[in-house]
Amino acid sequence: MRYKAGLETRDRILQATRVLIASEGLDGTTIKAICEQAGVLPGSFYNLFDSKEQAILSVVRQAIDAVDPDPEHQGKDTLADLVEAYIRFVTEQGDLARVYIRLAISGSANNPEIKGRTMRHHEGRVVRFAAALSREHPMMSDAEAERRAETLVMALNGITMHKVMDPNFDVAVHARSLLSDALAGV
Amino acid sequence: MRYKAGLETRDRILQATRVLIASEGLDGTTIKAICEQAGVLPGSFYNLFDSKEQAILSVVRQAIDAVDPDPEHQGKDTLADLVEAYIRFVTEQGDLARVYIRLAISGSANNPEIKGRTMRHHEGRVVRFAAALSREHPMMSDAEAERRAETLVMALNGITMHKVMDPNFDVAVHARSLLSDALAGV
DNA sequence: TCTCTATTTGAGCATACACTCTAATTTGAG
DNA sequence: CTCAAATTAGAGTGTATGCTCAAATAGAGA
Repeated sequence: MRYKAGLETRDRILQATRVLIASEGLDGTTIKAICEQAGVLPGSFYNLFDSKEQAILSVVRQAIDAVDPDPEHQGKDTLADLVEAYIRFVTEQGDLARVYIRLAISGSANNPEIKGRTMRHHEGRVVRFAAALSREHPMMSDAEAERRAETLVMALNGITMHKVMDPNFDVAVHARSLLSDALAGV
Repeated sequence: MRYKAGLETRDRILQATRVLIASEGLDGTTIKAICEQAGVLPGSFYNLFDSKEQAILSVVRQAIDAVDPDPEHQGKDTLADLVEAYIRFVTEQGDLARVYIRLAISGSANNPEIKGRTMRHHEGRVVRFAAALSREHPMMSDAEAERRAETLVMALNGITMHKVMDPNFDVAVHARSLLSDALAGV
Protein backbone atom coordinates (compact mmCIF):
# COMPACT_ATOMS: atom_id res chain seq x y z
CA MET A 1 0.00 0.00 0.00
CA ARG A 2 2.76 2.40 -0.86
CA TYR A 3 1.82 3.40 -4.40
CA LYS A 4 -0.79 6.01 -5.17
CA ALA A 5 -3.00 3.51 -7.00
CA GLY A 6 -3.41 1.44 -3.87
CA LEU A 7 -4.44 4.40 -1.77
CA GLU A 8 -7.04 5.47 -4.30
CA THR A 9 -8.44 1.95 -4.44
CA ARG A 10 -8.58 1.91 -0.67
CA ASP A 11 -10.64 5.10 -0.69
CA ARG A 12 -13.02 3.73 -3.30
CA ILE A 13 -13.52 0.57 -1.23
CA LEU A 14 -14.22 2.54 1.94
CA GLN A 15 -16.67 4.79 0.14
CA ALA A 16 -18.47 1.79 -1.32
CA THR A 17 -18.58 0.19 2.12
CA ARG A 18 -20.00 3.36 3.63
CA VAL A 19 -22.76 3.65 1.03
CA LEU A 20 -23.63 -0.02 1.35
CA ILE A 21 -23.84 -0.09 5.14
CA ALA A 22 -26.03 3.01 4.97
CA SER A 23 -28.43 1.46 2.48
CA GLU A 24 -28.28 -2.27 3.20
CA GLY A 25 -27.09 -2.55 6.79
CA LEU A 26 -24.10 -4.36 8.20
CA ASP A 27 -25.18 -7.86 7.22
CA GLY A 28 -26.32 -6.84 3.77
CA THR A 29 -22.89 -5.44 2.99
CA THR A 30 -21.13 -8.29 1.19
CA ILE A 31 -17.63 -8.45 -0.26
CA LYS A 32 -19.12 -8.97 -3.70
CA ALA A 33 -21.30 -5.86 -3.40
CA ILE A 34 -18.43 -3.76 -2.07
CA CYS A 35 -16.18 -4.89 -4.92
CA GLU A 36 -18.78 -4.24 -7.60
CA GLN A 37 -19.58 -0.78 -6.22
CA ALA A 38 -15.88 0.06 -5.99
CA GLY A 39 -14.97 -1.44 -9.38
CA VAL A 40 -12.51 -3.87 -7.88
CA LEU A 41 -12.07 -7.64 -7.62
CA PRO A 42 -11.90 -9.63 -4.38
CA GLY A 43 -8.17 -10.13 -4.71
CA SER A 44 -7.63 -6.37 -4.65
CA PHE A 45 -9.87 -5.98 -1.65
CA TYR A 46 -7.85 -8.53 0.30
CA ASN A 47 -4.61 -6.95 -0.81
CA LEU A 48 -5.67 -3.78 1.03
CA PHE A 49 -7.76 -5.13 3.91
CA ASP A 50 -7.23 -8.18 6.07
CA SER A 51 -10.94 -8.90 6.26
CA LYS A 52 -14.39 -7.55 5.58
CA GLU A 53 -14.66 -6.67 9.25
CA GLN A 54 -11.60 -4.43 9.06
CA ALA A 55 -13.15 -2.35 6.27
CA ILE A 56 -16.40 -2.12 8.18
CA LEU A 57 -14.59 -1.03 11.33
CA SER A 58 -12.90 1.76 9.39
CA VAL A 59 -16.27 3.08 8.32
CA VAL A 60 -17.60 2.70 11.85
CA ARG A 61 -14.73 4.84 13.07
CA GLN A 62 -15.51 7.46 10.39
CA ALA A 63 -19.12 7.59 11.51
CA ILE A 64 -18.35 7.89 15.20
CA ASP A 65 -15.74 10.57 14.59
CA ALA A 66 -18.13 12.56 12.42
CA VAL A 67 -20.84 12.82 15.11
CA ASP A 68 -18.78 14.99 17.43
CA PRO A 69 -17.17 17.77 15.47
CA ASP A 70 -14.92 20.45 16.80
CA PRO A 71 -13.50 18.54 19.77
CA GLU A 72 -11.28 21.50 20.69
CA HIS A 73 -14.36 23.53 21.42
CA GLN A 74 -15.36 20.98 24.05
CA GLY A 75 -15.91 22.66 27.40
CA LYS A 76 -17.32 25.80 25.84
CA ASP A 77 -20.31 24.68 23.78
CA THR A 78 -23.91 25.25 24.80
CA LEU A 79 -26.59 22.59 24.59
CA ALA A 80 -27.99 24.42 21.57
CA ASP A 81 -24.55 24.29 19.90
CA LEU A 82 -24.43 20.54 20.39
CA VAL A 83 -27.92 19.97 19.05
CA GLU A 84 -27.29 22.18 16.02
CA ALA A 85 -24.03 20.34 15.34
CA TYR A 86 -25.90 17.05 15.47
CA ILE A 87 -28.56 18.37 13.09
CA ARG A 88 -25.80 19.37 10.70
CA PHE A 89 -24.23 15.94 10.95
CA VAL A 90 -27.49 14.17 10.17
CA THR A 91 -28.53 16.43 7.31
CA GLU A 92 -25.14 16.98 5.67
CA GLN A 93 -23.60 13.55 6.13
CA GLY A 94 -26.61 11.35 5.52
CA ASP A 95 -24.69 8.17 4.77
CA LEU A 96 -22.56 8.38 7.88
CA ALA A 97 -25.61 9.21 9.99
CA ARG A 98 -27.34 6.08 8.70
CA VAL A 99 -24.25 4.04 9.46
CA TYR A 100 -24.09 5.59 12.91
CA ILE A 101 -27.65 4.71 13.83
CA ARG A 102 -27.47 1.19 12.42
CA LEU A 103 -24.51 0.52 14.69
CA ALA A 104 -26.52 1.01 17.83
CA ILE A 105 -28.63 -1.99 16.90
CA SER A 106 -27.32 -4.21 14.14
CA GLY A 107 -23.78 -4.02 15.40
CA SER A 108 -24.43 -4.45 19.05
CA ALA A 109 -25.51 -8.06 18.99
CA ASN A 110 -22.89 -9.75 16.89
CA ASN A 111 -19.75 -7.66 17.13
CA PRO A 112 -18.29 -6.90 20.59
CA GLU A 113 -15.70 -4.54 19.09
CA ILE A 114 -18.40 -2.37 17.51
CA LYS A 115 -20.57 -2.59 20.59
CA GLY A 116 -17.72 -1.44 22.84
CA ARG A 117 -16.91 1.51 20.61
CA THR A 118 -20.53 2.53 20.37
CA MET A 119 -21.10 2.35 24.11
CA ARG A 120 -17.97 4.33 24.93
CA HIS A 121 -18.90 6.92 22.35
CA HIS A 122 -22.40 7.22 23.79
CA GLU A 123 -21.08 7.77 27.28
CA GLY A 124 -18.67 10.43 26.09
CA ARG A 125 -21.49 12.21 24.33
CA VAL A 126 -23.66 12.17 27.42
CA VAL A 127 -20.81 13.66 29.46
CA ARG A 128 -20.35 16.46 26.93
CA PHE A 129 -24.07 17.23 26.86
CA ALA A 130 -24.28 17.11 30.66
CA ALA A 131 -21.36 19.49 31.02
CA ALA A 132 -23.03 21.98 28.70
CA LEU A 133 -26.26 21.70 30.63
CA SER A 134 -24.50 22.21 33.95
CA ARG A 135 -22.80 25.31 32.59
CA GLU A 136 -26.14 26.78 31.56
CA HIS A 137 -27.90 25.77 34.77
CA PRO A 138 -25.37 25.99 37.61
CA MET A 139 -28.04 25.25 40.22
CA MET A 140 -28.82 21.86 38.69
CA SER A 141 -27.28 18.84 40.39
CA ASP A 142 -24.75 16.82 38.40
CA ALA A 143 -26.91 13.73 38.58
CA GLU A 144 -29.90 15.63 37.26
CA ALA A 145 -27.84 17.14 34.44
CA GLU A 146 -26.50 13.74 33.48
CA ARG A 147 -29.95 12.18 33.45
CA ARG A 148 -31.36 15.00 31.34
CA ALA A 149 -28.39 14.85 28.99
CA GLU A 150 -28.79 11.13 28.50
CA THR A 151 -32.49 11.47 27.77
CA LEU A 152 -31.75 14.13 25.17
CA VAL A 153 -28.99 12.14 23.45
CA MET A 154 -31.17 9.06 23.21
CA ALA A 155 -34.14 11.05 22.00
CA LEU A 156 -32.01 12.55 19.23
CA ASN A 157 -30.98 9.04 18.25
CA GLY A 158 -34.64 8.06 18.07
CA ILE A 159 -35.28 10.89 15.64
CA THR A 160 -32.35 9.89 13.48
CA MET A 161 -33.56 6.32 13.53
CA HIS A 162 -36.78 7.49 11.98
CA LYS A 163 -34.90 9.27 9.23
CA VAL A 164 -33.29 5.97 8.28
CA MET A 165 -36.74 4.71 7.37
CA ASP A 166 -38.02 7.96 5.88
CA PRO A 167 -35.16 9.88 4.20
CA ASN A 168 -37.32 12.95 3.55
CA PHE A 169 -38.05 13.32 7.23
CA ASP A 170 -37.19 16.71 8.74
CA VAL A 171 -34.82 16.04 11.61
CA ALA A 172 -34.14 19.68 12.46
CA VAL A 173 -37.69 20.59 13.51
CA HIS A 174 -38.00 17.69 15.94
CA ALA A 175 -34.48 17.99 17.30
CA ARG A 176 -35.04 21.67 18.14
CA SER A 177 -38.37 20.81 19.65
CA LEU A 178 -36.66 18.32 21.95
CA LEU A 179 -34.10 20.90 22.94
CA SER A 180 -36.62 23.59 23.82
CA ASP A 181 -38.74 21.10 25.76
CA ALA A 182 -35.70 19.94 27.69
CA LEU A 183 -34.78 23.51 28.59
CA ALA A 184 -38.39 24.45 29.39
CA GLY A 185 -38.75 21.48 31.71
CA VAL A 186 -36.06 22.66 34.08
CA MET B 1 -51.56 -28.56 11.14
CA ARG B 2 -54.61 -30.18 12.68
CA TYR B 3 -53.00 -32.35 15.35
CA LYS B 4 -52.02 -31.04 18.75
CA ALA B 5 -48.37 -31.98 18.29
CA GLY B 6 -48.08 -29.72 15.27
CA LEU B 7 -49.55 -26.74 17.09
CA GLU B 8 -47.14 -27.16 20.00
CA THR B 9 -44.20 -27.41 17.62
CA ARG B 10 -45.41 -24.27 15.90
CA ASP B 11 -45.42 -22.42 19.22
CA ARG B 12 -41.94 -23.61 20.07
CA ILE B 13 -40.67 -22.46 16.69
CA LEU B 14 -42.25 -19.02 17.07
CA GLN B 15 -40.84 -18.62 20.56
CA ALA B 16 -37.37 -19.62 19.35
CA THR B 17 -37.69 -17.14 16.49
CA ARG B 18 -38.73 -14.39 18.87
CA VAL B 19 -35.80 -15.00 21.22
CA LEU B 20 -33.34 -15.19 18.34
CA ILE B 21 -34.47 -12.00 16.62
CA ALA B 22 -34.27 -10.24 19.98
CA SER B 23 -30.73 -11.41 20.65
CA GLU B 24 -29.19 -11.82 17.18
CA GLY B 25 -31.21 -9.57 14.93
CA LEU B 26 -33.12 -10.42 11.77
CA ASP B 27 -30.14 -11.53 9.71
CA GLY B 28 -28.60 -13.52 12.53
CA THR B 29 -31.74 -15.58 12.86
CA THR B 30 -31.06 -18.67 10.74
CA ILE B 31 -33.20 -21.73 10.14
CA LYS B 32 -30.55 -23.86 11.78
CA ALA B 33 -30.52 -21.72 14.93
CA ILE B 34 -34.32 -21.63 15.10
CA CYS B 35 -34.51 -25.41 14.74
CA GLU B 36 -31.84 -26.06 17.38
CA GLN B 37 -33.48 -23.66 19.84
CA ALA B 38 -36.89 -25.21 19.23
CA GLY B 39 -35.63 -28.81 19.25
CA VAL B 40 -36.82 -29.51 15.75
CA LEU B 41 -35.34 -30.45 12.38
CA PRO B 42 -35.64 -28.39 9.19
CA GLY B 43 -38.19 -30.80 7.75
CA SER B 44 -40.52 -30.04 10.63
CA PHE B 45 -40.02 -26.32 10.26
CA TYR B 46 -41.00 -26.42 6.60
CA ASN B 47 -43.96 -28.63 7.37
CA LEU B 48 -45.39 -25.80 9.48
CA PHE B 49 -44.07 -22.67 7.72
CA ASP B 50 -43.70 -21.94 4.04
CA SER B 51 -40.50 -19.98 4.57
CA LYS B 52 -38.25 -18.40 7.14
CA GLU B 53 -39.78 -15.06 6.26
CA GLN B 54 -43.25 -16.27 7.20
CA ALA B 55 -42.11 -17.23 10.71
CA ILE B 56 -40.34 -13.90 11.09
CA LEU B 57 -43.41 -11.99 9.94
CA SER B 58 -45.49 -13.78 12.58
CA VAL B 59 -43.12 -12.55 15.26
CA VAL B 60 -43.11 -9.08 13.75
CA ARG B 61 -46.90 -9.03 14.01
CA GLN B 62 -46.69 -10.17 17.65
CA ALA B 63 -44.30 -7.34 18.45
CA ILE B 64 -46.33 -4.64 16.73
CA ASP B 65 -49.55 -5.82 18.34
CA ALA B 66 -47.95 -5.86 21.80
CA VAL B 67 -46.87 -2.20 21.64
CA ASP B 68 -50.40 -0.81 21.68
CA PRO B 69 -52.41 -2.53 24.36
CA ASP B 70 -56.03 -1.94 25.18
CA PRO B 71 -57.17 -0.73 21.76
CA GLU B 72 -60.76 -0.39 23.02
CA HIS B 73 -59.63 2.33 25.34
CA GLN B 74 -58.43 4.37 22.37
CA GLY B 75 -60.01 7.81 22.42
CA LYS B 76 -59.97 8.08 26.20
CA ASP B 77 -56.32 7.65 27.19
CA THR B 78 -54.12 10.48 28.39
CA LEU B 79 -50.58 11.02 27.20
CA ALA B 80 -49.40 9.73 30.57
CA ASP B 81 -51.46 6.55 30.08
CA LEU B 82 -49.81 5.96 26.74
CA VAL B 83 -46.30 6.52 28.06
CA GLU B 84 -46.91 4.26 31.06
CA ALA B 85 -48.31 1.56 28.78
CA TYR B 86 -45.19 1.79 26.64
CA ILE B 87 -42.96 1.55 29.71
CA ARG B 88 -44.83 -1.59 30.72
CA PHE B 89 -44.38 -3.05 27.25
CA VAL B 90 -40.65 -2.45 27.26
CA THR B 91 -40.01 -3.69 30.79
CA GLU B 92 -42.39 -6.64 30.87
CA GLN B 93 -41.99 -7.92 27.32
CA GLY B 94 -38.29 -7.42 26.79
CA ASP B 95 -37.90 -9.81 23.88
CA LEU B 96 -40.76 -8.32 21.91
CA ALA B 97 -39.50 -4.82 22.64
CA ARG B 98 -36.10 -5.75 21.24
CA VAL B 99 -37.74 -7.24 18.18
CA TYR B 100 -39.85 -4.10 17.80
CA ILE B 101 -36.90 -1.75 17.85
CA ARG B 102 -34.76 -3.85 15.55
CA LEU B 103 -37.52 -3.69 12.96
CA ALA B 104 -37.23 0.03 12.59
CA ILE B 105 -33.72 -0.39 11.27
CA SER B 106 -32.71 -3.89 10.25
CA GLY B 107 -36.04 -4.62 8.64
CA SER B 108 -36.49 -1.38 6.84
CA ALA B 109 -33.76 -1.81 4.27
CA ASN B 110 -34.29 -5.29 2.95
CA ASN B 111 -37.90 -6.22 3.51
CA PRO B 112 -40.60 -3.96 2.06
CA GLU B 113 -43.35 -5.93 3.82
CA ILE B 114 -41.82 -5.29 7.25
CA LYS B 115 -41.04 -1.70 6.36
CA GLY B 116 -44.63 -1.06 5.32
CA ARG B 117 -46.03 -2.56 8.50
CA THR B 118 -43.60 -0.61 10.66
CA MET B 119 -44.34 2.71 8.98
CA ARG B 120 -48.10 2.25 9.19
CA HIS B 121 -47.81 1.29 12.81
CA HIS B 122 -45.70 4.34 13.56
CA GLU B 123 -48.22 6.65 11.95
CA GLY B 124 -51.07 5.08 13.88
CA ARG B 125 -49.18 5.56 17.11
CA VAL B 126 -48.50 9.20 16.36
CA VAL B 127 -52.18 9.78 15.68
CA ARG B 128 -53.15 8.19 19.00
CA PHE B 129 -50.57 10.23 20.92
CA ALA B 130 -51.62 13.41 19.12
CA ALA B 131 -55.29 12.81 19.93
CA ALA B 132 -54.45 12.39 23.62
CA LEU B 133 -52.41 15.57 23.57
CA SER B 134 -55.20 17.51 21.87
CA ARG B 135 -57.68 16.31 24.48
CA GLU B 136 -55.45 17.56 27.26
CA HIS B 137 -54.62 20.83 25.53
CA PRO B 138 -57.68 21.91 23.57
CA MET B 139 -56.09 25.21 22.60
CA MET B 140 -53.23 23.54 20.82
CA SER B 141 -53.46 23.39 17.02
CA ASP B 142 -53.73 19.93 15.45
CA ALA B 143 -50.51 20.44 13.56
CA GLU B 144 -48.68 21.37 16.74
CA ALA B 145 -50.12 18.37 18.61
CA GLU B 146 -49.10 16.03 15.80
CA ARG B 147 -45.58 17.40 15.69
CA ARG B 148 -45.19 17.11 19.45
CA ALA B 149 -46.66 13.62 19.43
CA GLU B 150 -44.27 12.47 16.74
CA THR B 151 -41.28 13.87 18.59
CA LEU B 152 -42.34 12.03 21.72
CA VAL B 153 -42.92 8.71 19.96
CA MET B 154 -39.54 8.86 18.26
CA ALA B 155 -37.80 9.90 21.47
CA LEU B 156 -39.33 6.91 23.26
CA ASN B 157 -38.00 4.69 20.49
CA GLY B 158 -34.56 6.17 21.01
CA ILE B 159 -34.68 5.23 24.67
CA THR B 160 -35.76 1.70 23.86
CA MET B 161 -32.98 1.46 21.30
CA HIS B 162 -30.51 2.14 24.08
CA LYS B 163 -32.00 -0.63 26.18
CA VAL B 164 -31.24 -3.07 23.37
CA MET B 165 -27.56 -2.35 23.92
CA ASP B 166 -27.74 -2.12 27.71
CA PRO B 167 -30.39 -4.47 29.10
CA ASN B 168 -30.06 -3.12 32.65
CA PHE B 169 -30.91 0.36 31.48
CA ASP B 170 -33.83 2.02 33.28
CA VAL B 171 -36.33 2.99 30.61
CA ALA B 172 -39.02 4.24 32.97
CA VAL B 173 -37.06 7.15 34.40
CA HIS B 174 -36.13 8.58 31.02
CA ALA B 175 -39.53 7.95 29.46
CA ARG B 176 -41.26 9.85 32.27
CA SER B 177 -38.70 12.59 31.98
CA LEU B 178 -39.54 12.97 28.29
CA LEU B 179 -43.22 13.10 29.09
CA SER B 180 -42.92 15.81 31.74
CA ASP B 181 -40.61 17.86 29.52
CA ALA B 182 -43.06 17.58 26.65
CA LEU B 183 -45.94 18.75 28.85
CA ALA B 184 -43.84 21.49 30.47
CA GLY B 185 -42.80 22.82 27.08
CA VAL B 186 -46.34 23.69 26.04
C1' DT C 1 16.47 -0.04 -19.42
C1' DC C 2 16.39 -3.29 -15.67
C1' DT C 3 14.65 -4.91 -11.41
C1' DC C 4 12.12 -5.32 -7.49
C1' DT C 5 7.63 -4.48 -5.44
C1' DA C 6 3.02 -3.09 -5.26
C1' DT C 7 -1.10 -4.01 -7.30
C1' DT C 8 -4.62 -6.41 -9.90
C1' DT C 9 -6.61 -10.43 -11.85
C1' DG C 10 -10.02 -14.09 -11.69
C1' DA C 11 -10.58 -18.81 -10.97
C1' DG C 12 -11.30 -21.58 -6.99
C1' DC C 13 -12.01 -23.23 -1.95
C1' DA C 14 -14.64 -24.33 2.23
C1' DT C 15 -18.47 -23.17 4.63
C1' DA C 16 -23.15 -21.70 5.74
C1' DC C 17 -27.34 -20.60 4.06
C1' DA C 18 -32.55 -21.38 2.80
C1' DC C 19 -34.95 -24.92 1.35
C1' DT C 20 -36.55 -29.93 -0.61
C1' DC C 21 -37.55 -34.77 -0.64
C1' DT C 22 -38.53 -39.43 0.66
C1' DA C 23 -39.13 -42.52 4.05
C1' DA C 24 -40.39 -43.48 8.82
C1' DT C 25 -43.22 -42.51 12.73
C1' DT C 26 -47.13 -40.72 15.30
C1' DT C 27 -51.81 -39.21 15.68
C1' DG C 28 -56.71 -39.73 16.30
C1' DA C 29 -61.34 -40.31 14.05
C1' DG C 30 -64.30 -44.20 12.67
C1' DC D 1 -57.98 -51.99 15.56
C1' DT D 2 -57.48 -49.64 11.07
C1' DC D 3 -55.79 -46.54 8.15
C1' DA D 4 -55.26 -42.14 6.05
C1' DA D 5 -53.48 -37.94 7.25
C1' DA D 6 -50.31 -35.23 10.00
C1' DT D 7 -45.96 -34.95 11.64
C1' DT D 8 -41.03 -35.83 12.04
C1' DA D 9 -36.47 -37.42 10.58
C1' DG D 10 -32.31 -36.39 8.29
C1' DA D 11 -29.66 -36.63 4.23
C1' DG D 12 -29.23 -33.78 0.20
C1' DT D 13 -29.88 -29.58 -3.28
C1' DG D 14 -28.25 -25.33 -5.24
C1' DT D 15 -26.50 -20.92 -4.20
C1' DA D 16 -24.03 -17.16 -1.86
C1' DT D 17 -20.72 -16.03 1.30
C1' DG D 18 -15.87 -14.74 3.06
C1' DC D 19 -11.56 -15.55 1.68
C1' DT D 20 -7.09 -17.58 -0.86
C1' DC D 21 -3.65 -18.04 -4.33
C1' DA D 22 -0.66 -18.29 -8.40
C1' DA D 23 -0.04 -15.71 -12.26
C1' DA D 24 -0.18 -11.31 -14.86
C1' DT D 25 0.41 -6.33 -14.92
C1' DA D 26 1.80 -1.71 -13.56
C1' DG D 27 4.84 1.60 -10.95
C1' DA D 28 9.10 3.73 -9.43
C1' DG D 29 13.94 3.92 -8.14
C1' DA D 30 18.69 2.26 -10.12
